[in-house]
Amino acid sequence: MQSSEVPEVVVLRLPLYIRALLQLQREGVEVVSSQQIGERLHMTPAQIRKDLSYFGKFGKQGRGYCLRVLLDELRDILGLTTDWPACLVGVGRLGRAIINYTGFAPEGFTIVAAFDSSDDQVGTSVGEFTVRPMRELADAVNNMGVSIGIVAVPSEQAQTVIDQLVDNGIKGILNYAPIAPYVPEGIVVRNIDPVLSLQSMTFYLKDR
Amino acid sequence: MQSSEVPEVVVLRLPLYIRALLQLQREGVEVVSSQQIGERLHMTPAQIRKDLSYFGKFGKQGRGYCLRVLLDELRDILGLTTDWPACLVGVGRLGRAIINYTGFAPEGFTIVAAFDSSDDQVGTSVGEFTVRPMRELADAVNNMGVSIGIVAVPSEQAQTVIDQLVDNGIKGILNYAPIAPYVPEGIVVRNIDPVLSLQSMTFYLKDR
DNA sequence: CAACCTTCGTTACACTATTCACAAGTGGCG
DNA sequence: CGCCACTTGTGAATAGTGTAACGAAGGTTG
Repeated sequence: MQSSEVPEVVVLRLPLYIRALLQLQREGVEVVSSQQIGERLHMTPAQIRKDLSYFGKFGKQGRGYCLRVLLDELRDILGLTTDWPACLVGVGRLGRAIINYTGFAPEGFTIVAAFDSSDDQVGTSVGEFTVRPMRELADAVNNMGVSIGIVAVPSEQAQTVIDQLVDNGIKGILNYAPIAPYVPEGIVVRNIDPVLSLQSMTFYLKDR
Repeated sequence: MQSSEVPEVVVLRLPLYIRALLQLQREGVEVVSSQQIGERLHMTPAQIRKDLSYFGKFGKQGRGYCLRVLLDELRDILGLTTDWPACLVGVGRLGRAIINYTGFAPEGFTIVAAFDSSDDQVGTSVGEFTVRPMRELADAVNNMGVSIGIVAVPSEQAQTVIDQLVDNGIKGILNYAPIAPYVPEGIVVRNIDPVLSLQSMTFYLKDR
């Protein structure tokens, strides 16, 4: 259960397992084997069992896993039993798209405040939010329980914005800007960058 | 230069190097060391040199790399010297955001057609596009040189849409739907899923 | 032009990750 | 009630990645 002993690759896969289990649950499955999960995700059953073994024993030999139990365990391991309020920084085109994205809320990630560093944007309304100035960040962290910041500003401003987020106590950053941000030890960053994905894809497409 | 001998992790990093080089170029740098690139990306210089060594020798001992040359080489390796027209499938909220996203075109990825499987959407206009029915996919592939498909449909339809793309000759898929799609050998898939990123992030945030 | 500083490309090694293989346990069925 | 088919959890084997270290070479400076 010690984070430091669990390889990060393993942690990155756990959400996939949750996803597969939800799918199977919708199909009425109640007991599930590593084999079945593996089929959904195109992974070997051994890897799934190995990954789970970092956290405990959840299955029954000869039978498999009680889907309900495994799902709950995984959610607990990942800290998904509570909601995670998040704040958005940057309400340009991308930021607006993120606010309107319906995929976050059902998973417990709710955007509760929107900020922007540009004075033009501050005070305007975007969706249900009134855009707030960066200096009010501390309020979101202290009074709204926000520990995740979503960064959707132009790349030139991204590092500055991320510094501000960190200074104000944000612990996790979902970064949509195309940079490799510097953050101090202990801050978790996840980068979303479809262009990088495309650029590595073309390597495999180029000569045919 | 043989794709099969180059580990995929290495290919995934090459776009990062391009990005760092572009940054340095904007700052007027003309000769660059693996050390400098490493600083930008928070990586060890050794890793960068090792990665590059899979493709050839691009540097000068004691000096570093001519930025211009290295950049061109990397673009060539990744097949980024030509444009890559792409088609979008799904013009819901997410699809519309993708059409309006300004990050693709400057990197040579241009959306040239928009499709949707729902009759309600077909024929409507989205941005500069008139939404086309799935059965016209072959036209995009054959007459517009499209080999990349961007999938932005609800998860229930995603596998079907991906099958259709593959059947029509699409070779690379940028998938925004929260599934692990099945594709035949030789088709390249990249998944974009911010929820997965958040779900693995909370593991590290949960107890503090 | 020699001493020195720099940095590449590469090989050897340490570390991580994945797969294999099997003992141990489960439940169903004849 | 014993056999059989199944599936877990895990230690050992294999495969894959990242890092350190070093020889070779470029450039600079006194």
